[in-house]
Amino acid sequence: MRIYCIMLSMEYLPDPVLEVQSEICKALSDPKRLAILHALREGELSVSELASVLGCHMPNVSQHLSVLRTAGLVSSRRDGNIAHYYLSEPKILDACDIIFEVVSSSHRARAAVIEVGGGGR
Amino acid sequence: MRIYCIMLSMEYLPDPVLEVQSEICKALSDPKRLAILHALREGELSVSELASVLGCHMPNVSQHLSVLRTAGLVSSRRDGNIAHYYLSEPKILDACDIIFEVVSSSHRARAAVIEVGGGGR
DNA sequence: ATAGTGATTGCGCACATGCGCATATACTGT
DNA sequence: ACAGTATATGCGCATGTGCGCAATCACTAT
Repeated sequence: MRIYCIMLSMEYLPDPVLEVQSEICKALSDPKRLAILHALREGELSVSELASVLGCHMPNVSQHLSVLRTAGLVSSRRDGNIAHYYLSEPKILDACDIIFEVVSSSHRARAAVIEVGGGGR
Repeated sequence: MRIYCIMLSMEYLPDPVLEVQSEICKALSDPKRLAILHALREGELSVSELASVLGCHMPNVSQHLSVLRTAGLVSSRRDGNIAHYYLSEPKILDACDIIFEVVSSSHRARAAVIEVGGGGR
């Protein structure tokens, strides 16, 4: 005889899933990492290209890429001594877009979208 | 004469938006907070109800709710000395659903969904 | 081989985060 | 007023995170 356990409590989603889900959100919870994902939306980029886009040092970018790779959001393809990174889960950007909508629709927008000067880097 | 600055770099999204966006993701980057949001999906709940759902102490829940409230994801309505919390941005759960899809569609699922025994609390 | 470039890794520091615990606040009922 | 319940807040500790810096690895080209 086999017992199948059906979740009847309000915590119907088991913890391990939320655990993994929170890992992904943790990977998304940094402005630079979000910028990396948005930059990769257009296509693959090398680490140094990403570094110049983000305006920070390469080791720093590499660490952020490592976080994203561990979360399974990006992958890399080596061509010579250049590592080309690309989105392994493009769908995740849909989630980012929704969050962006929430940000811009709520009062939190704070005229952040329209910034003349000082915004580019 | 007025100068309108159009972002031509690949970092077309200015930093402040990514900053706010990352704050929201940071609020989502904890299993308990995700569980709170999922529990509130059905309707509003008090802090003690959430505490029993999550199986942790009330001050802990209160702190997590404070994080979610600061991120603008939940709001509270006081009725007597009971605080009823509810989702102030239900749309954010759509983002969570997408992340859930990414989790379950990828190899990371790890049979986490089907867990007989030991999953309930 | 040797120098040079792209990328990764390890280290240390400042800072943030989650938690348990104790305490404080707010409201209810006797 | 006073005990009791429901939340919130402050404190301290263990742990995690982002960053700069230096060193290392991987590959290329002279």
